[in-house]
Amino acid sequence: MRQRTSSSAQALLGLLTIEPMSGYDLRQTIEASIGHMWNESYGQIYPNLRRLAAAGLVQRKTDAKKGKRDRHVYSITRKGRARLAEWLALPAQPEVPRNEMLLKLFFGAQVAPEVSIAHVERMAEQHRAVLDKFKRVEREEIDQHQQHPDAPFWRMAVRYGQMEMEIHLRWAEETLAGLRKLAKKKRGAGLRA
Amino acid sequence: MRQRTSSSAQALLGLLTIEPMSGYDLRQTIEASIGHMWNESYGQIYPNLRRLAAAGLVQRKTDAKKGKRDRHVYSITRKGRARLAEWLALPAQPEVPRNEMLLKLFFGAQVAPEVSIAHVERMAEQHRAVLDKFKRVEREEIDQHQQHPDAPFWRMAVRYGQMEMEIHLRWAEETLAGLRKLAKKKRGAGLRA
DNA sequence: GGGTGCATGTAATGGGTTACATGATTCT
DNA sequence: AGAATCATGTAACCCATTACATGCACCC
Repeated sequence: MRQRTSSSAQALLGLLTIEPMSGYDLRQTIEASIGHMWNESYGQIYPNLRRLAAAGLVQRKTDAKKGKRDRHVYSITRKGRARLAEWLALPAQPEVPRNEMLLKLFFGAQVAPEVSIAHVERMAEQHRAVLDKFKRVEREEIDQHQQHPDAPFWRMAVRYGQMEMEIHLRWAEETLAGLRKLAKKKRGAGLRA
Repeated sequence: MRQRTSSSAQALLGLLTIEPMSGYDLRQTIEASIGHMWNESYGQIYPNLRRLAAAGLVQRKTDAKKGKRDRHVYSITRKGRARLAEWLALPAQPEVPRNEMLLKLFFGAQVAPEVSIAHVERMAEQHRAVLDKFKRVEREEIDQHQQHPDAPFWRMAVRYGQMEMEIHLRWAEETLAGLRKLAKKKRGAGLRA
């Protein structure tokens, strides 16, 4: 048997320990809270929920509201909790790095410095927005649930993201300064030529 | 027609601006230099080189050494350079986050604190090794080629990795302290119970 | 003789996103 | 009337890793 490398199903299982949710809710929760460390699309969520239900790791209840479309709410079973705990104990496999922005900067000598500057500026803008979101999440989602047993772990995870974004922004500043110096030098050389 | 979102081919094109290389060389170079920001397996490299050659973006030369197996050395063409420059100008698409270690920490309340501690320690160990590698790369690959037009960009990219690893290590320290405190508290509660 | 490194490639498999299909309700 | 949001799901496609196949040279 081949080892399953995917953690999509386990991520869903984990989220369902917080509270029972529908596929739609799961997507919403991911976007709002763990979007920066984990992503999951509907095309993964729905089939996985079906499989989890078939394996008895989650239980599906159909919430029929008159007029409205049926909602399928899933809750984790004891068996599901056990499976989750097993997976949690396994060492995490490291991410495969695929940072397109860095790669483009790496080949920056092939294009005008302005191109690289634009890449770094765009990235800084995005990361500034993400940092703001983290701060909001910490205030609104975590500080609100001080007594919740999950809260300390949520805070640690968010802190990771915050620190990372802050250092990226520092790097961006440094790098932009360097790139602008390079651009000036190049313009000077161009005029002299 | 559907737009190709993959940047694998362009990454190879970029590497071939440094010098002509074989598929094997490319893999080796990736591992040694840009492995932390980009990864590419043989299963991607060889088919992509074939396609690039068919499109006239690279040129293949067979290097037949007597006795030894043939080496296929690829060099980038002017057309290839033009294509690379086009791609470099395009905004980079952000990474899809999939940090399994963070995800597991996020669900840390479901398991003993020791499990989370082990995750963070393992990660710190790995990142310490990567940081060392970055420092080595900076010394051995970049400082050696001061006058190379690519050098400033290489340095910026490596610096990104260094800063990131350093901040992760700082986070790991902080987090381990927090986790150990949690573990102690939990043991205390367990004894009282 | 067997392991390791150089070297090229393909096939199987799996993982994941995007686009599509459907449809009700609510807001503008 | 039409856009946005809630809501569920499937199919097509693409991307990427892994395992496998092959084979020479060199060293122990």
